[in-house]
Amino acid sequence: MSSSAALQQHARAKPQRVSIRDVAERAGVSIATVSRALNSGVEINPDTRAQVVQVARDLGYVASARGRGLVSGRTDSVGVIIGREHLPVFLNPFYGEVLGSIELELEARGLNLVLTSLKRDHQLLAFAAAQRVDGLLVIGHDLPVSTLRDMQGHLPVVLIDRHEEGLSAVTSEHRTACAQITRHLIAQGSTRLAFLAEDLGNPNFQQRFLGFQDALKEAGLPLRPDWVQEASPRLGGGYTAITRVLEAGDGVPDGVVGANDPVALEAIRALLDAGLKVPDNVQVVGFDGLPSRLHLMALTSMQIDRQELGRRAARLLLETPDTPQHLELQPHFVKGDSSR
Amino acid sequence: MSSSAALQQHARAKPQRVSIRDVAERAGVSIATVSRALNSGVEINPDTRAQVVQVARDLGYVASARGRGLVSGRTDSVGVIIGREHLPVFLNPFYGEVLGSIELELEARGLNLVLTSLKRDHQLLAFAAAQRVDGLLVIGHDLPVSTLRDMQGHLPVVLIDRHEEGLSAVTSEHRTACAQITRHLIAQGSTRLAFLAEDLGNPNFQQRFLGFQDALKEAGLPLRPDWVQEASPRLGGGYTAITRVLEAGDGVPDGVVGANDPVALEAIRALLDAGLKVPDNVQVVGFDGLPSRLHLMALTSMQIDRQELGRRAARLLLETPDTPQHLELQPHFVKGDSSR
DNA sequence: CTGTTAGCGCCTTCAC
DNA sequence: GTGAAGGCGCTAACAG
Repeated sequence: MSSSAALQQHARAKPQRVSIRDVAERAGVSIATVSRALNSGVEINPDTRAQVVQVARDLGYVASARGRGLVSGRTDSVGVIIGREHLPVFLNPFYGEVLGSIELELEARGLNLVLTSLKRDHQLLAFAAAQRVDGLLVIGHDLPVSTLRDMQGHLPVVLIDRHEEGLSAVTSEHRTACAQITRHLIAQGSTRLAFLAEDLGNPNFQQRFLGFQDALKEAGLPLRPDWVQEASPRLGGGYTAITRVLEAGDGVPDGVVGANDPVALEAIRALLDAGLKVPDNVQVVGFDGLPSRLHLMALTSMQIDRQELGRRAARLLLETPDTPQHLELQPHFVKGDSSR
Repeated sequence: MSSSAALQQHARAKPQRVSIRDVAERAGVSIATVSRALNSGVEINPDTRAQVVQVARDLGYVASARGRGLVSGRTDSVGVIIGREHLPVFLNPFYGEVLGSIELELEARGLNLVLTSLKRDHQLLAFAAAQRVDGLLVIGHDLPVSTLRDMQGHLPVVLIDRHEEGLSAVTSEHRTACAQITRHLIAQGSTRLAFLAEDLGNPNFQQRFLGFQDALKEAGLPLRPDWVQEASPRLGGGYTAITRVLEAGDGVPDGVVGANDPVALEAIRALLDAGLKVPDNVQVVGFDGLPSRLHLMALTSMQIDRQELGRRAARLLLETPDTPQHLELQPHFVKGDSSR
């Protein structure tokens, strides 16, 4: 921490902030009156109030969040934790949009947003225990349940995109949604289907995979083990994953389900590079429904309302912090140019 | 604020947090000793310390950030303000990456990140005055200089991607960089050049436009007014902008400079839709150098080191909060598939 | 080395 | 309707 010493010194060195005492003195009243006048709770002589308000404005007085927090027991801020698995967080706009809608909800209530994505378990615990925030929104899967529960011992917690017993959560439905989009591929003539997921250990992706299998089964189509590929970034993502499918020796699939949009887009790039046409030779679909303005092509996908995800989570946290609830949102089908 | 009443109640209703007094009592020492033992500053009997540390651990004690902040005068957190012009902030990964590198710097020093992008001027002032953070990092251009200066009266401020007299800033060089990439187009045979920018009023884009003109002038090429188009999202972005160029009646450009990558990519989409080939018929370049994995094509662009932008800004804030400094980073040329 | 005491800035009883 | 006083949780200065 030595290198932030300068900033800390600065804080001390700053010319005295104007405190409630300064206002009181200048207005010729007690600090209690200033507090009352400004926080407009109790009844108070309108003239006195006007006077105090005026002086406060002149002096540029704003109550210290620290002092106020100490007595109120609140911080007026909410923490948002984004799992490290999503780093760099903002390369996938998914969580960025969730974050944006959360901020909207908080700001509307005068609450501040404390963002963190790098803390380890014990740091998160300390963060929660130090009461830096009044509540916590947790996005992503890489925290142990035990840590989540421990944190909930300190303050209200709402999970986003993940569900655990006894904790509030807002999630999307994955299984039937993925079955739905797989059926679309099948209805449009695909019979040789591949499935790619960033991480097959992720419960959400597992659900999507189950949905994929449901649709295959319904249609009496085979599940080819070689055509289920992990597309983690460290393995080269969707590009390498689909390349492995092509090289598996089973021929070329005519339908690809990417467990999320980035993977599907990377796969499309690889297919095009391999001289195939999308969607003519191979149809490809994704999952998430990211905005496609800049993308390779408009993807057929299951769109998740990311705004709603953040909004509902924030409201759960703010309005019913003590009642564990689970909301599940249903994604909806969006037809793009990557399928017929 | 009525709707966040629940969360606030919750905070009060929680079972008593364990305070320094609890630890002191249980350990049979005074609260001062607990403080000393835990903050490991002064000399203290190792046994006493061990004992206190043990009790603190048993009780799950973590010093309240509020109480500590009140006496230290610090908050151990830094605010990051992202201009509203960039909303939805995270659809352009540019600022997301800056934010990521800022978080890295802060986290390494045990500082928290308070994010805000929706506050209006007076709310920002109040935020700064309430001393919710020890310093401020400001990304973007839509705040009046006066507001910035007022905020600096309360705490150290560092601007990112913008420079104002008397305030610390980390920016990128735009003019010669844009001239450089325009020269590239010209060197590769383009003579009929168009320029598209999200917002021609933005000083950074203006500098890029100047660089574009510098390069034209050097090469003795004309600047066609109709081929300089605003590509703001509300006007339909780069897609509509280049469409207006095509419809201007001056024929088809053979080179397009987008003032940032998204605009260039949108333009490429429109050009392809119009039956043109990129880069064969028209070369297109962008500016920013965003990761292109999912994009329409790998863009030739001037890459800005976004990590460095955030990192340097954070360090300026943390290490020399009282010395206004201006750092300018030089973007570097990256060849993609959108130019020859 | 450790305990006592005095605030940090504010809100909130409790008197007046 | 307003002032005085206490205390939120903690650190730091001062005794011992």
